[in-house]
Amino acid sequence: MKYKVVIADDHSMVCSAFTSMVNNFNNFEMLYEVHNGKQLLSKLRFAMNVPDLILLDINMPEMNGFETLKVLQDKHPDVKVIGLSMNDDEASYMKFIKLGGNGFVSKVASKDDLQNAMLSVIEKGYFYTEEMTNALFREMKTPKKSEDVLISEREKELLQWIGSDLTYQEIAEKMFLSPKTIDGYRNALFQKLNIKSRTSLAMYAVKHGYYTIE
Amino acid sequence: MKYKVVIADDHSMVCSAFTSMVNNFNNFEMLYEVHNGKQLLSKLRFAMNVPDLILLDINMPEMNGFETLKVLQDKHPDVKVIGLSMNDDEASYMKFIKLGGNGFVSKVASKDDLQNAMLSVIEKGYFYTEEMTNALFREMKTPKKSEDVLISEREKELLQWIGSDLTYQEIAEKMFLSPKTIDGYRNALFQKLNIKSRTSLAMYAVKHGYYTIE
DNA sequence: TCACAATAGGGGAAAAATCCTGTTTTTTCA
DNA sequence: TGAAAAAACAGGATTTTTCCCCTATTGTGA
Repeated sequence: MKYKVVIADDHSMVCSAFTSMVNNFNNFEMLYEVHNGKQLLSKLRFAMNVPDLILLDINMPEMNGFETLKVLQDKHPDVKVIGLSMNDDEASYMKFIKLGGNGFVSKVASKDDLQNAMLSVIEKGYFYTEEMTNALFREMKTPKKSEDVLISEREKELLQWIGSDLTYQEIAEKMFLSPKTIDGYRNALFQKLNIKSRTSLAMYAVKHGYYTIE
Repeated sequence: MKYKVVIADDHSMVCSAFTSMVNNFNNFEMLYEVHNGKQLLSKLRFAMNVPDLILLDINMPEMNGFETLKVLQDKHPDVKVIGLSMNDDEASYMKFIKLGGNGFVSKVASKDDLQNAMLSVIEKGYFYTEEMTNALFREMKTPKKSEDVLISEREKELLQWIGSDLTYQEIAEKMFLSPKTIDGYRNALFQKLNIKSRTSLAMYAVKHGYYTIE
């Protein structure tokens, strides 16, 4: 009996490619592919679609990896989740792990790394690289304050527009709000994230999967 | 006899995944994987490493797809090349085709699309989607002189700061230039890239590797 | 000599950002 | 359940930054 796996990644070619790869692993088989968080959650409504393990890209449109993970924790706490990311920056995997992800693998890691991660997650319930463990310990010792940046739904919506070259005025129209309200969200984000320009906000949005370049 | 394929993509997991996928195709086999243009070119110095077809990601460190393609045209004009990209924007595939690439496939395309593209390139020497053909015709009719996106060294330097939350004034200080000069570079970039806001410029910088988030 | 890249200035309009203030829902919880 | 707190929403006024026109001076290389 093979473990059932699902992949969520917006690039369908990357999905198929992962499917072929995973199907070559001894103990795993790919159940199906989805291209964003929403699709995943709607598939999971049927018990037969619930896998043992989900490979979850964190940069997806519609519903990114973090948001999806939050819902998964709630609705399918028994399903293991491994985060996938193009850029293996510390902030991403720390966030993913803190949200309860079982493991995290950068796409620059090797095929074997993935298989090890998958086995480890299935058998032990987690997979952390040494680097991640170190980062976790480091953070334990230095009880970093703030962090837990809570971004409201409306603010997230703004983040989905922030990387475009629409003005705030135009974004306000898209969101059916007054420019003044957008002003407020922006200022709230500036304060929460401790930054002071739209450009930085756009960078944040990209990094955390709210805005996808092209 | 199967056609020999090579993949160049900086994400080694994506590479392995593509390998598994391509090896499942009837008429193709993956010869090896490389992670940037330089690696590819050095492998190709040995005749036994020369494939029939190269899958070339255009976003790579060290030596990106465009630069690599230029060299390939010169050294291995008989090897077919299909461009791969995360983002299937017109500018990218037009540039790739104009540089002499045999085909271009977005990673959001399907597995079958890739196989078709590969077969078409091997058999007919090219693969263009309807969209690309249209764009080519459109450009023929409107002899757009745009493209030639040649970014000067100084402009590239600016791109390395553009994603920060420094103001242009502050960037000018960092670069030991007058703010007015920065103004000029920015305007030049706006025109060359056909965009109109710092935010978009920052997105461009990230997308093309001039600015790295965190 | 001609062109063109790099540099930089003036002036002004538009957008972004920073202070205020206020109303209306929604949530919370004693 | 009813009052208080927290959010979502929006306006005014102002300053700073961005963006868009111009023009002009160097130096360099075909």
